[in-house]
Amino acid sequence: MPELPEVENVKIGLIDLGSIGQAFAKIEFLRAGLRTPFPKKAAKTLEGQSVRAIHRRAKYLLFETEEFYLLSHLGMTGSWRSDEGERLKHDHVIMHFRSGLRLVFHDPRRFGVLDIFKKSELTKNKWLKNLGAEPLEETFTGEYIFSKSRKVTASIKSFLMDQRRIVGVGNIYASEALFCAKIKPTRQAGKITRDEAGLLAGCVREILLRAIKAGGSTIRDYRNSNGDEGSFQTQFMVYDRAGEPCVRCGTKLKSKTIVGRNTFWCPQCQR
DNA sequence: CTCCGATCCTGATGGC
DNA sequence: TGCCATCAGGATCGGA
Repeated sequence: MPELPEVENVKIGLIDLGSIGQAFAKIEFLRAGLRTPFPKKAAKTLEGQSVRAIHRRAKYLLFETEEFYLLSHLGMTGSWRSDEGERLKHDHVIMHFRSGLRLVFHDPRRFGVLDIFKKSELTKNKWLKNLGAEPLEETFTGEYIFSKSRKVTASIKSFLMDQRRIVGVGNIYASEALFCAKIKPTRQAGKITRDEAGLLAGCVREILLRAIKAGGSTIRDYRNSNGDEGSFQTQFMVYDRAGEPCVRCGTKLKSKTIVGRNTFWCPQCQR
């Protein structure tokens, strides 16, 4: 479900719900874990700590307290919502705050992750330590893409989705950014020119920013924490549009599986 | 080391 | 209507 724009909107939604300043009463776990076991012991030490800020790093949400970070990854189908009382199938975690606010983590496919660690361990944390550049930060440039890709024989599509190189770009935005940059997704990453890398960096940033503004993309079940759907899916140029005419040139859009993920492009515009 | 397929899990969808 | 295969916004693991 969630790539960078969706996670960014979940973060905004959680802040809108009034999470900042809230003191933890307890964290209730409704099963043993998701992709990994829940940090039940650490959750006890979190009690009494207050949420100072909520950050996004890559596709991870970070709830910052005085001494800890609580890390949440949404996997494919994870979502946070304010608990209005009804218990849904696939609700797995409930954060109880002293004010009475409760946040519920819901995740049918259970690919999500929850972790808690000391603030001093931020750079050592197993989920965060190998992450690449944030595409919305200054360090992410055409030169960064160019230099990091020189020895890569895999496709530019898989390069874009590799979180050790660039974070936050998933299957939708990889196809959209490559269309924007007029680069065929099957191209070998190491053979992208310096000019193309520059174009691609700008496209990744532009697509992600536009998607954030649109509230993310809702294809099936994505909702931000206010229950709102995103609308960027109405602006897709290629994703999920195989067989339809290219908006730029009218050529029939193609699709095929690249490293296990369905990929969409215009065979005429993208080279 | 790099690359890619298999894998985790549930639910929606489409073909027969 | 029912059954089965396929696919889905992610990321890790292990074999080649």
